Amino acid sequence: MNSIFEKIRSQIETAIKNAVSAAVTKGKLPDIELPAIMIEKPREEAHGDFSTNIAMQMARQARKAPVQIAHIILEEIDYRDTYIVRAESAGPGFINFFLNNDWLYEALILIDKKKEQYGEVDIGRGEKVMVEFVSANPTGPLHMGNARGGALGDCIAGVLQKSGYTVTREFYINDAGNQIEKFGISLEARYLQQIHGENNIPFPEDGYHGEDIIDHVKDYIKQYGEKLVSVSSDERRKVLVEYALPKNLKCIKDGLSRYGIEYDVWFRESSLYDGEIDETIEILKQRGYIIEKDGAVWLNGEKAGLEKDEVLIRQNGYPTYMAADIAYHRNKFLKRGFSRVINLWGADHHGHVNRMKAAMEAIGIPGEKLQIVLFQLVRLYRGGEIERMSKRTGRAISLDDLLDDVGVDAARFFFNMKTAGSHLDFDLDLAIEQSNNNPVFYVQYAHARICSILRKLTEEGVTRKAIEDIKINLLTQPEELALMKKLAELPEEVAASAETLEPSRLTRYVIDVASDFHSFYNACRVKCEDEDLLQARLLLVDSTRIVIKNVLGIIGINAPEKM
RNA sequence: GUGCCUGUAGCUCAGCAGGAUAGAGCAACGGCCUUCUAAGCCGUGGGUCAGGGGUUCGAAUCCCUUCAGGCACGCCA
Repeated sequence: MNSIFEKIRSQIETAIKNAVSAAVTKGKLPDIELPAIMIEKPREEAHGDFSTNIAMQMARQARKAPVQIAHIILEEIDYRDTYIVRAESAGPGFINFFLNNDWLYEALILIDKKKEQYGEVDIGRGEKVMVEFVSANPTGPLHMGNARGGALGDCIAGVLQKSGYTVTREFYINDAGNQIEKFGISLEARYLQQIHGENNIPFPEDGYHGEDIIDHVKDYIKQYGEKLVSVSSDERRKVLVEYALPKNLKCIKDGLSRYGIEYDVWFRESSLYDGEIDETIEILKQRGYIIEKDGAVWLNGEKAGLEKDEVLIRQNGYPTYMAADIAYHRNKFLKRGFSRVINLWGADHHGHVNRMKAAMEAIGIPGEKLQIVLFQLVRLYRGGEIERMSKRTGRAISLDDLLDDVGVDAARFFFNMKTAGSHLDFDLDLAIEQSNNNPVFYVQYAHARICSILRKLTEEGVTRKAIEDIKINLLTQPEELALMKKLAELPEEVAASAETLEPSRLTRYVIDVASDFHSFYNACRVKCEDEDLLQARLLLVDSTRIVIKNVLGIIGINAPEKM
């Protein structure tokens, strides 16, 4: 049993089931199939620690008023040997349960026992899951979209790991196909412009206009001179791409590494061109999903359940991005045996979601095994104004610029504060503000404060006793109870984050923990006269420290011991 | 035009396998430091859950519709 909550839920569930069947035996209730018992935490304290709406759910089938059913259940309910001390019906038919504090004390014991493993759950049972994220084109620097996708993807992966999944973090390198072609053309044009003058060489309309392309060719010329003028265009592009691509890739790797992201696999799109794309097309053909028209190879949209047909192999014989992507996902599922694949995409790719799911079905893989987390793009604010360009370089703000400005902790924290689907306004001023306005500092401060208390007590020669010797039940103040209750929630917060693929709820959770701690800190002194109480509070703050540290670890930010 | 996403307090956002009086932070206002870090705490005010229908004992949550904003509809990725 990982979570005290599981234990409580199962106690309540059992009590209700037994009560219902007792009532049925006595003829008080008709023998109907019991709906799934939902147990929730009421918002209002007066409504108990836990409540269930089972009486209301049974009402229709049982042909009795909810309140009446609730009363019948309460007549029969037996909660000896549980945490429950009182149960009562309320409102339209809720049954509210009031617990004694033992479960909170047990939560502290559990935290003390599991330490840095506290919060881990095993809903994944080792299932092999891949999280593919960022996968930025290696044709330029990382931008804000990549920054958000990176923070989200890394945290989703982290949360899944803590939930018992075997997780692989993967970056898909788009080092083939059209965009590399365009990259080459762009580099070539800039190269020739450097040598023959900007006005004498046209720059292609659909090329990459970024300054970084010019930087690359300048660097190249500095190092190798103008010898590419005399070779063929094909050769020129090839050499320039081979020069610039690894540099870009290194930039991406370094940037992400600085951001705290380490991948297990860097997968090259080009590796699919050795046959896997052809194999994939062949399978689609055998399964009857291919049509040929206008000199190209198409995925049959009607058969696949899509609005229109999609080109897979162009007239010129080159596969499209989609063809490569289908082959890539076939590789993930069939060649490497992932049973679930999670991709993080910017919202501008949402049109691709159904296409890919349909394509998976077409090659015989259930579409729901591919999960796409779409995230909305980011707007940066500074001084209340939208910020588009870096003041320093005059270019679009890159991940590196962001990290220079606000640091890794603030960036990762902010990107994980809101759900992926929400538009995100990133306030650059707030992120570097050292005040209670800034939630990153608020949480880190709570951790540092605890460490300071522990440090001070250690200096004064106070050491914590073994857990068995601590009278935890001295913790009875409202602020102590609220804090313990919050700490007890971690395992199920982790599980819920994993199930919904929304790590942002953990970020909000840890803000709550910090808040409950600060309230406790103001209401209760750890260093107090009563030796036993001191020991109990020492355990409580140390447990709080562990919880904050564990969550910050998942989000991937520091838990400073001093501030 | 078609499809997808979003719309909740002044601002930024939670809540949305239907449940009790819709929450938090910030901003505003008023308090709290001779005691473990005031980067903190306590309190007050603030809402037509975009509008309108419908389903239900019960709707911010589900369905329909209108409006507003964003995005996608390429032999781009």
